Amino acid sequence: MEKKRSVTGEVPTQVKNPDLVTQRRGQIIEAAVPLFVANGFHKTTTREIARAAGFSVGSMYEYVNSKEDILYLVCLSIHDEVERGVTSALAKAETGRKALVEVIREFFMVCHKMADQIQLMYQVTKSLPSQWKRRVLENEIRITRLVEDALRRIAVSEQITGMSDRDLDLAANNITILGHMWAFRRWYLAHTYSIEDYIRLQTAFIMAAFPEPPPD
Amino acid sequence: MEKKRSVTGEVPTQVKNPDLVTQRRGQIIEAAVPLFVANGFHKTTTREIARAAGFSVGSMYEYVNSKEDILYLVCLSIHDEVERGVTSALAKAETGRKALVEVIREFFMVCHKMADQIQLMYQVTKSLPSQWKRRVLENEIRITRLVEDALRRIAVSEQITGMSDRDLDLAANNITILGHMWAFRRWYLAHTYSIEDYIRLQTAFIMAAFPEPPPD
DNA sequence: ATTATCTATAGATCTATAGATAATGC
DNA sequence: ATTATCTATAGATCTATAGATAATGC
Repeated sequence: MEKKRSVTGEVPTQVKNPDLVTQRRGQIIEAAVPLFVANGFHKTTTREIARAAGFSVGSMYEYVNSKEDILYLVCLSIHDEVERGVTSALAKAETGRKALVEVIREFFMVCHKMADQIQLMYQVTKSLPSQWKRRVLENEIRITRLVEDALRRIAVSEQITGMSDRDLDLAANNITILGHMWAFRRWYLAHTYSIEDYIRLQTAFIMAAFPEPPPD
Repeated sequence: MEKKRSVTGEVPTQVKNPDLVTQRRGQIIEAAVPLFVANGFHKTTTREIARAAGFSVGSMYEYVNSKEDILYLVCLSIHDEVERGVTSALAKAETGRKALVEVIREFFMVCHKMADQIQLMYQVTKSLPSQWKRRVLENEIRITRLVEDALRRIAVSEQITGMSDRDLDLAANNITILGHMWAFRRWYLAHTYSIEDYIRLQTAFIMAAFPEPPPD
């Protein structure tokens, strides 16, 4: 069982008991995600979310101040789960080019597992109030940076000298987006590729950009 | 001046005069795009679109049957413009690896010019009625295939033998998505890269996946 | 006569809250 | 007494259309 982290993001609440806030917001998020995925944010009503969460609209509004608050909590929760997936993948510290291949695989598997949620993020970020949009985009950068840090460690240990900081930054963004691409182009790609095919072929594509180290 | 193509996509209308339909729908599209870009599809009202287009709500509904019709027309129009940009780029038929570099540049410049619209597409496709969503996704494939065909011609002429059909398909998708990435990650990338930097670095990244031809 | 346009609004939402009720803990 | 929950609805939309008016062409 995974430990549920509190994903509150400084959203105000009327309720005093913080554990209860965490629990109820967890219910709200779990109820909202499949509804947003199925019907989109705007076509999902607050009544539907409350019902799916198992309490009344009135109660739900004790835990959030607006429908956009719910969206923000959902975005935080998704990023939190992606980030945990990536972090745990990076913890399996192998070394050398093999490590890079492994990072790509693990990240792509996270994207595969969370494809619906990743696709949702692309659709809804726009609808967030501006200060929360900013936070969500910062989280997006932070996740990319996890990948970048992994690349950098590998580049150093492998003495891959051809890559500047910018090259590494861009490569991290590319790996991230090619993972996301599986999420939002599944409807097409899945006709031709299994996720295993996809990982294999994309790994080859990406690795070509990392020059082999000079022979000793 | 560009010739305006009729982008009607089989949307029914009450109005008999087809030229008038083309013209008025053009006005609707031009009015709707900036509103959707600024405020999103759902927060834009039909009144706002009608006002910006220069006629009444009642009149507008003679040319479309629903707000979703407007969204569909907007999507068709955006794809049409992207497709024309790509087609005209491919018409400058150079040969060899230089041609591939040129295709990438031209495609990325189209993405740069249409960044707002491309980002919009990612947000709204979900909100289309299902039969029109299908059409829009087919257009998306068709554009990717234009890039793929260019890759294939170049691969053949350059005797790049290491690339299978699938490799070419995937490479075309990758080029497409890396162009789109500029559109939806500008807010971050533009801090570090100008569009020229971006094109140069991404071109290097992509070209690495295309092995040099064997020496004669 | 036919076609295109307009005004005014029916009808159908949906979010968020006010005020009442139940549960909890001192 | 305090905290959490519920029911019922105020208030504010917004889409789409009905029916009236203006413009066009025979």
